[in-house]
Amino acid sequence: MKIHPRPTSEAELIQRAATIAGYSFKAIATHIDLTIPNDLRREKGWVGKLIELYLGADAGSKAERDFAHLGIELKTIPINQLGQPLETTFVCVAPLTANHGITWESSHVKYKLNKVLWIPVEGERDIPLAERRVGTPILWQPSAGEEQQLKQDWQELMDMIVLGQIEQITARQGEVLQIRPKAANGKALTTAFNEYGEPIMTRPRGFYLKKQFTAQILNNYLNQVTQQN
DNA sequence: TTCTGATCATTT
DNA sequence: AAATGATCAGAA
Repeated sequence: MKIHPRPTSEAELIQRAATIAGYSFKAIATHIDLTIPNDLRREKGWVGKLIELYLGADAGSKAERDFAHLGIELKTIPINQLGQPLETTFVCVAPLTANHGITWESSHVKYKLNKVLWIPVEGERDIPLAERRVGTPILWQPSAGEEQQLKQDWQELMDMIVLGQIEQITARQGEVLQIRPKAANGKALTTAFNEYGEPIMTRPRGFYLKKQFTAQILNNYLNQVTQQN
């Protein structure tokens, strides 16, 4: 497995991402000498790792952005043939304890989403993994309106957590941001608090962007491109 | 067919 | 256990 050097500038990162647009996973995996699984059932993060390695993201599972020195978070997003997202997008773990005094401004969600390099990838399961292709990269920063939507959902969900209503939170809540389980399995437990302030054990949760929201991001980009022509 | 809740691999 | 990378798959 070959490791690429990390890009030294935003322009270099985008340039490098643009060079793999249109290429298959097989071509990229061959280039960095990474073996391709038959499917993603047992390696759900494989595509993310593939793109990370190629683009030279900071390796490992640190609680940092992928390109910390550039302030950029990398996200691959599986899309169908119409360019629509097939999955929600994980943002970060939801803080179930030690969350008093956290504001939207100081939240991990805002930090992570400050600047994102989206890499659309073909994700339909009838396409063999090796044949799926990478799309055009999109560097995104939330607009004022998008940030307002995120902030509103975040506030509503965090209020429930702080009030000890974690077990009442459902993925149906939130216009653009939702909370769902995020764990190795159902046996993984972490501490939270109930409505009486008593500690309880519950499944770890994560913040996810709903598909409708990421679809808008991708779509806005398409509109920009078509307006230039 | 869509979406929520569950799950997989790896590293620290 | 918690963080990284996410998608799977049964229920609705």
